[in-house]
Amino acid sequence: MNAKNTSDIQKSMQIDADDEATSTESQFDRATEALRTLVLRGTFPLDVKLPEAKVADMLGVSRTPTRLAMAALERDGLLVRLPRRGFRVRSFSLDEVIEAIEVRGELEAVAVRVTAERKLSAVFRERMKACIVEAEAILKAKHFDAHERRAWCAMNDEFHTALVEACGMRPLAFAYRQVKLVPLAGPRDTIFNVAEPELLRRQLATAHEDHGRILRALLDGHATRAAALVREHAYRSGENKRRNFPHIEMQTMVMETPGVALVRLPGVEPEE
Amino acid sequence: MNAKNTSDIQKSMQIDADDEATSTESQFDRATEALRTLVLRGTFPLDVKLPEAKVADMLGVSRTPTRLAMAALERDGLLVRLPRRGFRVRSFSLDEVIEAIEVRGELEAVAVRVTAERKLSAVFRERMKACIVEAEAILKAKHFDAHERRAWCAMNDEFHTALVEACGMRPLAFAYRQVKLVPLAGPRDTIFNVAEPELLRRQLATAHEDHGRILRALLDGHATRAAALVREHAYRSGENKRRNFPHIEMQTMVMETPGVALVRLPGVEPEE
DNA sequence: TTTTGGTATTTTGCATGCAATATTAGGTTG
DNA sequence: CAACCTAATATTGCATGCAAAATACCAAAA
Repeated sequence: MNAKNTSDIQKSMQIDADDEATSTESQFDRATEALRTLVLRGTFPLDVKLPEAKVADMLGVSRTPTRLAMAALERDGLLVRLPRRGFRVRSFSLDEVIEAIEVRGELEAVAVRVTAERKLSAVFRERMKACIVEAEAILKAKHFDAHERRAWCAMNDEFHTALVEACGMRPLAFAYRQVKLVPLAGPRDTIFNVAEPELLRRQLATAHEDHGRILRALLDGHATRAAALVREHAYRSGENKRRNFPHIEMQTMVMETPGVALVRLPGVEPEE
Repeated sequence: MNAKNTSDIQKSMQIDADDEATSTESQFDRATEALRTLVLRGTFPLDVKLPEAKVADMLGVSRTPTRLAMAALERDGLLVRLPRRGFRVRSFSLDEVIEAIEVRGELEAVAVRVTAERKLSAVFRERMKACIVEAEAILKAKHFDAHERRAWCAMNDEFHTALVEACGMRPLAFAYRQVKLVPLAGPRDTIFNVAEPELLRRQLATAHEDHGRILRALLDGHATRAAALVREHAYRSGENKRRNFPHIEMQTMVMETPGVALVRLPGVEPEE
């Protein structure tokens, strides 16, 4: 049964990402990521109890690593623990998502201010430049198909991650990672409003311009300007999220943008 | 054995704080907090492997809740997981502590800006006023003995917590809680430089004044000023930490200010 | 029909045993 | 005496069994 379990999980992991160097990974690690993916994709009903035996079964591991995984996701804020009754999946309001993006922007702003006041190291400069080049390539495409969308998300995440890591403040990076755990709040969670192609293109183009300006401000050592640009960039991102979120074609987007499934439509409140 | 275990843990918990309403608490909860206390007090050597059987024995529970607790503390950043070799206690540089305080200050600054732009609710206004009254009482004392120090830490934590909670942004409060987990970085972790009484009094008096000014700026709706005051308050706190940290009389302070034991003296690096 | 009480079933939380891996000790050889 | 290999030991990670608590079920009474 052990063999079967392992293959089950590995299969489910292969669906979404990297399965390299699994030798150091424990069942717990795999179970955590597998469960995270399931939760973010909306596999479970929101705000109702999530029986741990069912999850263990689904993941194909025993209850021990499952419990570990659920505890981990609780600390990520995705699950809520009910004292003696297990866990439930937490839902998020769109407002909360946007607040998270605002906080994320503030942290990024601190990072760029600090970086600009010192000096941007060559490594990070190159990482960010590469992102900008990549973005230009993506924007040249006629349509934003799944491939382009995926590339954009990866590029955006990389740019913002570099932005934060460049300042070298461990506690800042730590907090940043936490804030990104709110569904849809990370730079990877772009919502592509395919219903309005010209709006979509404008949004992406603006973001691309922002990136360029931010990098230049960094290189010029304009700390305050860079911070302001980053704040505005985040604000725009929040606006876009509010605008684009209701227009999602669920079927496509739920698979493509993990976390969409956890966000309630405006006005809808959780029962309890 | 079960009865013995429980009493062991409860005893160790009683040392430091509240043991009310334990009925909903699990072994895991108690184990986590007990272990956190042990770690922060420097019970274990830094940066070397921490065998889980030893810990389980110490906490008086079996390895299952111990493992849960260690995983929890890993996510708090206090422990580091070595792939197939368990956990080790992480040490922190003083610089990292100060960076964490800076980030904390930035988050508080966002909170007060948002709060001031809206309006400070009566509940929080009263909470903060109460802190200020309390601080005045403490500052009247001739000496800052254990009792006063304890009261000051509680007051300070309460004030800063109220500051952040007042803005009502869940993701912000979440990030804030994370940053506070860095040893010595929280508002509760004041270091009292008893070797220099007049310096100590000046530091506390200044902090008290800061609090008053911050509250007034909030009430007046001066968002930018309030944010600036909070930033400066945090900066001062970092400065004080750097100044006071080397002067600690370890024996007293390690017990009184949890986390001191995890911070390396400037210049000392972890082996590995 | 709704409420109450009591029982059966499910589920959680924990301790433990076992297999796989890592660590240490001891001994052998260059 | 150091380097290396091998055997013994300790430790981790996981599955599982069991007791306690929570939940569901159902019947009887208001």
